Amino acid sequence: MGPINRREREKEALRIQILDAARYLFARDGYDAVTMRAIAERIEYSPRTIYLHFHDKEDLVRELCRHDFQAFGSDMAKTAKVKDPVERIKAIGLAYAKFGTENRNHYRLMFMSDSPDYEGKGEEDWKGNPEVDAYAFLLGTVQEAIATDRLTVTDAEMAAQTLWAGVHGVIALDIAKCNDPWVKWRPLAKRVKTMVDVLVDGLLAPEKKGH
Amino acid sequence: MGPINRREREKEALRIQILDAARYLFARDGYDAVTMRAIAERIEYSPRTIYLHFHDKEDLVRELCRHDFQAFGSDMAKTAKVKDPVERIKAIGLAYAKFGTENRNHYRLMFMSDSPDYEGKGEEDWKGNPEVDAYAFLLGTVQEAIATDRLTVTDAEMAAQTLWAGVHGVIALDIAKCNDPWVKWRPLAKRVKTMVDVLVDGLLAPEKKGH
DNA sequence: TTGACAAAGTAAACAATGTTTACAAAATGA
DNA sequence: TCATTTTGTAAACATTGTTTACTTTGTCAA
Repeated sequence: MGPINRREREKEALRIQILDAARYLFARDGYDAVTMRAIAERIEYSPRTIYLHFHDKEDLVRELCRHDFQAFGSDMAKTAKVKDPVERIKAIGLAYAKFGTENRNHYRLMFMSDSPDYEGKGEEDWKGNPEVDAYAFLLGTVQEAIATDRLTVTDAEMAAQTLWAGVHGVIALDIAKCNDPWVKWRPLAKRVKTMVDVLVDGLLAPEKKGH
Repeated sequence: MGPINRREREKEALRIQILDAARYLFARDGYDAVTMRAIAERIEYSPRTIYLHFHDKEDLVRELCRHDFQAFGSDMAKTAKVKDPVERIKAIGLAYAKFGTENRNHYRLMFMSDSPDYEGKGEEDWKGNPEVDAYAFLLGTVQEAIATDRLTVTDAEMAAQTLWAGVHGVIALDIAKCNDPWVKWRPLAKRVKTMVDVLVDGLLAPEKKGH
């Protein structure tokens, strides 16, 4: 336990200070409000110091979100305890929406902004990414449901993508449009529940022919 | 037809030149790529000149999109020719998705970015906005469908918001995530069609009880 | 103890952005 | 012809992310 350890601890502490300041600004005011100078001011260091701990702003924000991403993945995974695959699909949808509702700015960054460029990156770069795991988990659940002959849609990827898109639509639209005055918005929680129920009913329903 | 008219025409021509340059950059590279300097360079004027025609960048982009917004509204309205309200709901969904697909950057601005602040603005400020009209049109169609006893959901606003959110989800997710490599994306058109069918089936289906 | 060295930090600058100020040129019309 | 209005520009300002060049500070071997 020499001074090197102390310095390492101090360095780690400052890193956490930076992240805390950034998190505060990010959660309160969104991505654009997180200026390097604003963070620096909050922690009373010069802007340059941040760059000793993070390569650039994107790096910082990615780090900032990692914790909440983990929470996202673990929220999704918790629904595994629901045995019936159709009910589990609903549970996943609700858990997904809950995350989006409670982490609006994170959600915006994860699912409403351009993805980082995966061009030329191998699997190792996104394996273990909770986003990936969550999709894989949903996909597996849909496959289970199909295996029990409960869905009329037999393309599991298609069904999973439809479920994802539907719930995403509710959250994303709320984030972008909740202040539009010409729509009599129903409560968000009800919209989520309706979406999940309608989608699952639609996937379960005997196919309507002749359209 | 004195010189005043000529000057007015010249001014209008330059305004259009600015819009054309901006439209080109916007459609090709998105909002952030439309820098005032880039536009100025394209039309070979100084940046300041743009401000003689538009109050600021937001004003310019709003003007830039107005034409395509009209197209949006008219695309939606065209589906009025479909007589059966349930079929019309589907037609609206497809037309909506078509617009989003063919005007990705416009769509992003309209539905995936923060709305302009309507705080304190009265109806006159958003009446005639195609967005508003389109929602009202969808809502009316849903009400028709409910009136013919075809839907199990009897809250028209709720049904309309669910339909909107579902199709929005497909488009928005595609815009933000189409390059994610871990999802075997089905073709966009098929995802749209599946979403519309599943939603309508779900809204038509006899309600599943006991969930 | 001291002096070299590495780590941590800063001030100032750079480049890009939207926007404005202060000025010049040009067209208009009395 | 000449004052006025319109149209335009160059240069600057303020804000961003980021970097360069420098200073300070702590560590530790000689």
